[in-house]
Amino acid sequence: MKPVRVRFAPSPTGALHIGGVRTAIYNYLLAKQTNGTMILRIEDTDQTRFVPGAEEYILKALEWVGIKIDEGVGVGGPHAPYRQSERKSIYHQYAQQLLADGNAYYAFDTEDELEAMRNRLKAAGSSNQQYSATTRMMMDNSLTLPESEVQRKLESGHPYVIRLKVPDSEEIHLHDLIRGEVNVHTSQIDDKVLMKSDGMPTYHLANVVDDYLMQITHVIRGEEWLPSAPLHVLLYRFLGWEKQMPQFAHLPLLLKPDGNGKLSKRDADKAGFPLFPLNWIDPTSGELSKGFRESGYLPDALLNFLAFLGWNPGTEQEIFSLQELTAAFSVDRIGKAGARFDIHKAQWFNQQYLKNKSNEALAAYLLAALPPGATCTPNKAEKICGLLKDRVTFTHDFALQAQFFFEAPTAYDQHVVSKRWNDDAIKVLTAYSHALSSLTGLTAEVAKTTLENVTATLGIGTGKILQALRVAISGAASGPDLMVSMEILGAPEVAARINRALSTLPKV
RNA sequence: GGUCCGUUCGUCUAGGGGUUAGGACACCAGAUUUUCAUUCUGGUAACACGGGUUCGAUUCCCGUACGGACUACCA
Repeated sequence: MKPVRVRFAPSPTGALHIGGVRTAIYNYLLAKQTNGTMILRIEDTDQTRFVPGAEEYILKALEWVGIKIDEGVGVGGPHAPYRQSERKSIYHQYAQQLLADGNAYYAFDTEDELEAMRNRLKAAGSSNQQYSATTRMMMDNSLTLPESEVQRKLESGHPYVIRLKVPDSEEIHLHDLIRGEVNVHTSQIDDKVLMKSDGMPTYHLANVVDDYLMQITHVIRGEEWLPSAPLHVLLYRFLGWEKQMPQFAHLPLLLKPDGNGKLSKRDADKAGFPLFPLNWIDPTSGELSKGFRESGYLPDALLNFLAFLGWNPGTEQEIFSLQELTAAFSVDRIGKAGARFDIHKAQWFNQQYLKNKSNEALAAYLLAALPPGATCTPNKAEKICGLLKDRVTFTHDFALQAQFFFEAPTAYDQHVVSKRWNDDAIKVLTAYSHALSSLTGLTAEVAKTTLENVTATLGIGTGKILQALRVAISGAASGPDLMVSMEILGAPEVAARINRALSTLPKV
């Protein structure tokens, strides 16, 4: 396949939703696979929805997930600027062209007039209350007003918008890479506003102009754009760019985990899982939205999980590195139906990735979340992670489960104590602690043989007292391999903990 | 309401005119394990419905139902 030029074009209205991340991933995979270019364009034409910090968030989030931008906001490139608010004059120029060719017109209608028109049509029983071929001649625009009046209004600074003059009776054909042929009759398309009264373009104009100018070959975006895609086709035609029109691929939506509808922040909060890659604090409300990163997810696991929501390679392999995904990806294996978001699967991916990471890489997560005052050498951290890696689901589980390595237990599991803290246990542990105190180095092997020697001489089964030993050392009823745990703790610490349990725990 | 898009186990999905409809997650059971977890083995569980076409339809066609998106001077 020839190198593609694809773009990811979010608007900076808040944190980047996980669905947006998936869209970015698919774009990126196609770009990398074809040795093409991944472009980041910021669609900030709605000044009223601008949220400070959102753009930085988008950049950081993509970086964390592992998506590198080749061209665009943050890196620059031959088609700069890549922020639409900085390209106003460009859109203006093409709007003028459409006007000159009779494919667009000025409209002066106020909001009230538009409202009145819709109500009138509704009352008349019309199924379609749009500003369109059937209604435009009844409105206040350059098609109905004498030219002198139009000029007067424009010169006097009267607010206006520029609308597309959609042909009244025509079938628009569109080939979508995922859905095949899609046909829409122009009677269903309204005379969309192209330029707003504040001088900014709407998405429709800006998107088409930029995609053309930036030589985009494939538009991969969410399904919510499918209904307006025919409108975009019309724009390409009117602008004379039909031959350069990119290929479209409209992605299925991400659905809420239960019930129906598209995934929203409310659902995520309700089910207790994140919806954004990184933590996000809304600048106006101060409300915190949890990120996948802060919730203990690995970026490559999230990427893998997301890539599989709506796409699959057709084989039974599920764990894919970014490189493998790049090689295996293909647009025609993207499904058509919406995918329900199941956080269990994400957790499973995370667990798999955690297990496959090197102890060295994992140690960083443990070191970053040590209990206050605790110190730990990198070497020890790696050992602990190696011991724990089969038992964790999230990155923060390391610190959680490793806590007893850094803090002696302050409480003991009551259930184990009442069941296992008996005379036999006390006898064995007393002797074991004694044996340990004469040892210099302690390996898991030595810890084990030493214990077996003690139980053998006392004639007590080792298995009978292991739970008591564990509770003395960690306070908990369950945990990682005891012998290795003792090796990491060291003989003096183990002996001290046993002695302390011996002196604090009541005899049964 | 209108337009467009969609519908295989609870979930993500493979498949495709004749299959025991496959895998994964989740769930359940068993095995292993000093515990919990891991791991292993096994199990429950799906072609929305109705008409065609056909020797045969889950697969193709048409309807219906259900779901979703869109229907802004938001993207």
